[in-house]
Amino acid sequence: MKLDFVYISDIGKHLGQEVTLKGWLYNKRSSGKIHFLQIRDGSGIIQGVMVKNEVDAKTFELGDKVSQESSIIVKGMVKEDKRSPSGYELGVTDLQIVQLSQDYPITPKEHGPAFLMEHRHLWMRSSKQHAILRIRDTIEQAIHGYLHREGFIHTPAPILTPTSCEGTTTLFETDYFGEPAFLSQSGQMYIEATAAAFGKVYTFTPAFRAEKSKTRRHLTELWMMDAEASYFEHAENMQCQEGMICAIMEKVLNECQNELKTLERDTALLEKIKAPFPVISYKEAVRLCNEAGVPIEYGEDFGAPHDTAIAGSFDRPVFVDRFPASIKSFYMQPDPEDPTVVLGSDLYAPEGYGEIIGGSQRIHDLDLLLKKMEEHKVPYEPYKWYVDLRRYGSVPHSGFGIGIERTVSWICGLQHIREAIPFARLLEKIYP
RNA sequence: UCCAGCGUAGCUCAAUGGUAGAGCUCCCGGCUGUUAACCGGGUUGUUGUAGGUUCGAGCCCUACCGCUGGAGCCA
Repeated sequence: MKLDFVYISDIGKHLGQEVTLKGWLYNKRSSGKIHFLQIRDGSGIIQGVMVKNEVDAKTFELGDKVSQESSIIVKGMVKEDKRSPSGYELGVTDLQIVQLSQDYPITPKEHGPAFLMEHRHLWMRSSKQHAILRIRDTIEQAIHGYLHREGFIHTPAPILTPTSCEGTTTLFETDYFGEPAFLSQSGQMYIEATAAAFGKVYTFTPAFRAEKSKTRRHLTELWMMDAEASYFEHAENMQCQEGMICAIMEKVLNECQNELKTLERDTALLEKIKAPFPVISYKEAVRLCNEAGVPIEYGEDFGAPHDTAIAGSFDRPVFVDRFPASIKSFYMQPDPEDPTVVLGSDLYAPEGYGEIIGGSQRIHDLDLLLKKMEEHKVPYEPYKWYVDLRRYGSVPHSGFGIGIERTVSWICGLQHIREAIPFARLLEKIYP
């Protein structure tokens, strides 16, 4: 595609040439006869230098008048400059204001989180927020790339569902032509069906949780990537998760050094994320928590302090394996060596970022599934189609789901998950 | 839902129960290498809302609203 302007990310290809940039004024400093214009165009930021006796008076006056976040079209010579963080600078020869921005609310000084979230539509232009969302994109591309290389195909799962996939958590209810419908919490069960058709599949879906969770780790609308593979057993499932995390980390470290630098992220911690990841059993994790002074009884699920205690013992993600069947979903395959535990694992990110992946081998035996559904009081009728998968060519199969925002939070080193998604949906907050 | 903290200028915050302030934004002026530029000057208030105590309330009390963090639940 041929454009009449260039992007800042490509500026190095135009050294010594006069180019046109189309973007916005990020910030400005002025010293009487020189204006320093920080120009951003979404692909990057570059400093434009406008010298009074090198442009006509009208242009120089515009340079004085142009305000923060005004949309602008700038012409200039691309120069190398050691003082510039990117190595390049633009000797401005012409400036055109597309629209003059007035009283831009987000100033270069400090703001509180409530104010920034209220202006999220503008906040995402700021360099740190911009860096986070670019890293998010790279993470998503890494997942698509890894899974396709491994032979998975993308099969979408529905968002409007007639019933809950896992009855435990609260769902958002909506009206579907007079019948109740629910916003999906996971595409997992649907891709068990597509896995039986295509072998290896995955889906990116938003997941909705109407839980009254109000912490830095919870959203009511979050993105999940669920993968499912026919004939994969538990060990192969974990190997796939490990490979995917390593692929994500490799791509981010290769392609997002500038963004990580903007975020002041300690990349040495990320470089340690290499296979093999440690695997401990739920039982060992319980013992580890108690030894670390965070008491927990066998048979209880882990809370936030337990996550931290477990993950804090390792410098890379750790699998906690073989949870008690009583605290996990009905569809998880019991361990043949100890049927009180399931072939299901959670992957905990380091540095206290908590659980990012949950995965398991699924029950493929018809009678066992029906028995477990009865035990967990799961109604048959809405899940008839799901049971059908065990009637017509059932095979052992496994899958996992990764929480995208938690992964982004971890890799970016964020204090709060709300920054990991362009428009966070939080408890009782839906603006903007 | 529960626990804790907070609510003062557009923003970030000060102000022993006794005249409501600073920095930044913004506006004017100065400056040919600035990096959240700097220097000088200027504009900006129903102190979240309602009630109460008091000679006097931004400050104390009650209720409500909102925000922030956390718990439970969860990815």
